[in-house]
Amino acid sequence: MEYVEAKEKFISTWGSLGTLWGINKAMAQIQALLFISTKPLSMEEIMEELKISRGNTSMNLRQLIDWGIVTKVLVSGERKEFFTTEKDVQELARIITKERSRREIKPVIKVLEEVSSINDDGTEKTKELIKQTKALKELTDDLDTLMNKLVNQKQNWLTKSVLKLMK
Amino acid sequence: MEYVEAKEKFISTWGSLGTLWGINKAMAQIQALLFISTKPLSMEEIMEELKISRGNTSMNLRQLIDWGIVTKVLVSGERKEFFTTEKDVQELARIITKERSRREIKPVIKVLEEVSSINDDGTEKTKELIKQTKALKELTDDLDTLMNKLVNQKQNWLTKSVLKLMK
DNA sequence: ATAAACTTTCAATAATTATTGAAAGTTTAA
DNA sequence: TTAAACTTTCAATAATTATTGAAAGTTTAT
Repeated sequence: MEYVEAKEKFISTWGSLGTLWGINKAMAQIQALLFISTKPLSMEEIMEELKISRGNTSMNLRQLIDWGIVTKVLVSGERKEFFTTEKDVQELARIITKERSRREIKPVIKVLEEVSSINDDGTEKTKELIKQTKALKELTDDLDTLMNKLVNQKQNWLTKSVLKLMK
Repeated sequence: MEYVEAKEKFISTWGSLGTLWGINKAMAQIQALLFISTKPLSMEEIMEELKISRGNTSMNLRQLIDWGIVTKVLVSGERKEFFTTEKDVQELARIITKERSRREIKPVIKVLEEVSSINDDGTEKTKELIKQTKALKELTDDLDTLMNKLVNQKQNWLTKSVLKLMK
């Protein structure tokens, strides 16, 4: 396998992984492309490489910027905008974990709290609903806390944590 | 909020969460319904409660069984089949983590390995592709290992792990 | 062996989600 | 100011994914 094939394989794999995880294909592919690029790319270059429209590129770049994964960079002497992604995988994992927690996990915890704190009318089904949603709430909360803890230990948090847990 | 409202809120929240994570709505809702049910349910009852068709119920139950989250149970004196889901949240998390690792993470690691081990022709872009996909491969591998470690510590692994990491 | 009770399959259709492209909007240089 | 260079917006359309329902398949009781 040589460069072009490897590059395409990486971009398309990353794209379908995104789809599987509720991130849209174009968004994941743009990030993948920037991730292996040696320099910031313009919208034109991204469109060209991925064969997607200007509108699509613009919208998905905006989302990536919203997530804090991609940033605009100014290239001196150039009028148009250029984009790069965070290149450090640990930092990338940090950003994604935090954003997912904020956008997805926290709201679910809130609903689980509401549901699990309804009035106990003494019936079996109400007791079961309360018990199970409470258990789910606690698990979700613990996992969220764990992930945030992991991710907030700077430098090599992952390796350190793995080692810690292996003891 | 009383029982029926709370139940519906739980089921629909769980359903949309599923969608967000690449699991389809009906599948997530069936699991949610079984999760708070005090007894195994028949296909008829599931269809009725969630207002979905027989075909849809059948297909999604099969998928849940494939995942190992739902099991058929025989109710004596009854001809039709009944279904329950794993009721213990920690066990549920174990099953889901293992299956996601097997179905999603491992195949990605394989691709990243292939891509990162292409021949280094000395060009900057090849070096970058190798470097970045290797870093991603290592991160993914570490995360996968960590999750599997976490999940394989029986009893209260999560709480224990959180406490360990807080030190 | 037959028929009733039940489940699965799958082509057709509906619902959802992503993508395009051209018009409108913005910024910069002269 | 104006016009060229660029980006954003969004209605229309395409692509994908989920759902239905009826026919085919299976199991069990008699």
